[in-house]
Amino acid sequence: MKSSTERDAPVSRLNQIRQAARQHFAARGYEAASMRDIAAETGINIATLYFYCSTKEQLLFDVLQEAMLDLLNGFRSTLETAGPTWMDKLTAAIEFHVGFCAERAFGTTMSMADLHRLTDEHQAEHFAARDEYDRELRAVLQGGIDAGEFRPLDAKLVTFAIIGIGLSAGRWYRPNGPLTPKEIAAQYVDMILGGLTPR
Amino acid sequence: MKSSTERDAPVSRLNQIRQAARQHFAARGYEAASMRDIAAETGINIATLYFYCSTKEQLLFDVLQEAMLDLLNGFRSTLETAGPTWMDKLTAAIEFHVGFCAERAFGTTMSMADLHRLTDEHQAEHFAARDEYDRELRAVLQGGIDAGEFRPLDAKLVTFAIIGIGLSAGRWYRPNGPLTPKEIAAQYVDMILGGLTPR
DNA sequence: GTCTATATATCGATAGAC
DNA sequence: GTCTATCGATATATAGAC
Repeated sequence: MKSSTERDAPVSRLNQIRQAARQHFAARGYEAASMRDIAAETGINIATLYFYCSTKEQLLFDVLQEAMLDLLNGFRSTLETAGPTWMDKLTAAIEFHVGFCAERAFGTTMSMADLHRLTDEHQAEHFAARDEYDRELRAVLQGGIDAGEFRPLDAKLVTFAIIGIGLSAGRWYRPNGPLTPKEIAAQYVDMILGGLTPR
Repeated sequence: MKSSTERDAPVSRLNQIRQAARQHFAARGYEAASMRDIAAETGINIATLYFYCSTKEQLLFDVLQEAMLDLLNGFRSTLETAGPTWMDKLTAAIEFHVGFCAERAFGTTMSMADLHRLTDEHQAEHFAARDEYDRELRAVLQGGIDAGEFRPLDAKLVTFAIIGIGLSAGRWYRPNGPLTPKEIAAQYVDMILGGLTPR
């Protein structure tokens, strides 16, 4: 069985195209990135590009959904191997989220405007996956609050804050910067759990 | 003397145009928003639109910079009226930032891709203002850390986190939602200062 | 599978009448 | 100031030869 997220997948023409699409969509935005640019980056003619992709919108959806599902599956794997306490789980979740956003900027730097270029059906499917991620992260927070491990803050707002911190990191993080994704994530775990006020 | 940010400014044609531009740029993104759409929203012909605006890029810069300067000036006013301690100042800063992002989504929801459509000169001017805002917010955090009022976290990372939380709120906040911008800001002040772990 | 050539639409921007 | 009409460039997407 094959899947588009397989690690040792061959560098097929379609994978090359999607890689080029990710780069151009993230850097220029969906509208400004032309199919000619994506074809040129792949090293093929635009007509050849259309032999592999039905439409530009479908190409956007494919690369977006691939990133979204990698995020969701990675999150679930992370929780499975985390420690037993809610603090263990949340720590692992924040580390994963920030690390994912930093290392794979695409999919986390897409603007809402670009998401609205998807067809209604594709938009619904994408937001369904995104909402599921929100829900599962929020469940960790609510679980910890209910167990008394976390202060009784609004789990929904804290969820959005954590996601927002990750999205933000995906924008300013650079691989050659002074901090690794792991170090950034560790700082944010410390901040979110411990707060700024000394104990 | 007149300025474009004046409260009681008359609803001039130029102000109508900028209002329409803000809506379309924020909702569809810079590239997908056409000058014809903006003209139609204003209720004028596209040729009339060009009587008031030299280019589409200039229109983007004007509305972007207006929002950015309002953010920077509002931040400074907020700090002037805040209490004497660093916690007072940071509390006021977070409240202002989250409130501003929620109430004025435009300028805080623009994607990096759209900012890169600015000319090099306009881009430099916009990023200079943005960096100045980063710097002044960071100075509040560093001041509190140096004074021992805050734990010695990385002031730069915390600054980006606060900004990211605000940007995120600007995306999901809706005026008819269950929480007011003030209530949202209060929750985030509590979270950032106190953390999730009970004392 | 990959190309040249092109159909069709829409874009930003302008000329010129009124 | 506001309009009609249009220019030239570029976009997505396709037809058809090889």
